[in-house]
Amino acid sequence: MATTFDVLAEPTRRRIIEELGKGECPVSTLVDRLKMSQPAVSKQLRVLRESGLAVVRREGQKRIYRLDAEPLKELDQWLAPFRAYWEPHLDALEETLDSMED
Amino acid sequence: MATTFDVLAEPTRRRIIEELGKGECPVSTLVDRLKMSQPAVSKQLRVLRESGLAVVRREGQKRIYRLDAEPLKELDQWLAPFRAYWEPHLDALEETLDSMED
DNA sequence: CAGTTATATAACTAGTCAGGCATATTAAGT
DNA sequence: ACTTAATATGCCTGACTAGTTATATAACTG
Repeated sequence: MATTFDVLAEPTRRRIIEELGKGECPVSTLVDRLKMSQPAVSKQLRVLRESGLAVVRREGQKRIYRLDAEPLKELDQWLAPFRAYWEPHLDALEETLDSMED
Repeated sequence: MATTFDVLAEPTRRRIIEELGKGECPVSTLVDRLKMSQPAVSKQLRVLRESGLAVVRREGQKRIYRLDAEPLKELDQWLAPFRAYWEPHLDALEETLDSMED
């Protein structure tokens, strides 16, 4: 099973994620926008599904794909410790935020 | 040239990045910690160098590697729009932050 | 200089994977 | 039932790549 890192390494999959980020849509729309063969798109959609980044639902003969960004959290968390490198002020900021939570 | 996404897709390279995140160190230390062959480590270090995620300096016969997290910014920026999915309150929070900047 | 240490590079191999085409599946329309 | 539309799957091929072994490079040591 592909990790979120693996999934994002593929440019086509990133494109699809970006498109789904704009809103759910059927496969055909993605095929149009990406200007790729339908099987190629369906193949990447499968990867996205299996990695939890996309969910499908049927609607007539169409399959509507929707983004599930939850797995990106993992990536975000991995990234968190390094954020301090380019945003040295972040720590102080986050503390402020935490204290504001309620 | 490998993108930051490509670089992070490789578990070994993530490990190296994490290790370098703790502080700069020579190749031999990485070889020890990762329990991998020296050429394997050197090869990944080359990828990290060429993608801008690591910088080297000589120190005697040793090569000291240091993390340059700057390219991770790119990834962070790509991720930013999706953050709203799992942190719906983030927008409001960021506005608050922006207004506090000074 | 000879030997040793630290690291890089080259050549090879085995595994993976994206996209192409052909085909299967499933649903709608007539 | 037959045809068309929408999507998925299977097979193939070419490209890429991680790690291995062997070798090269470069710097210290005596």
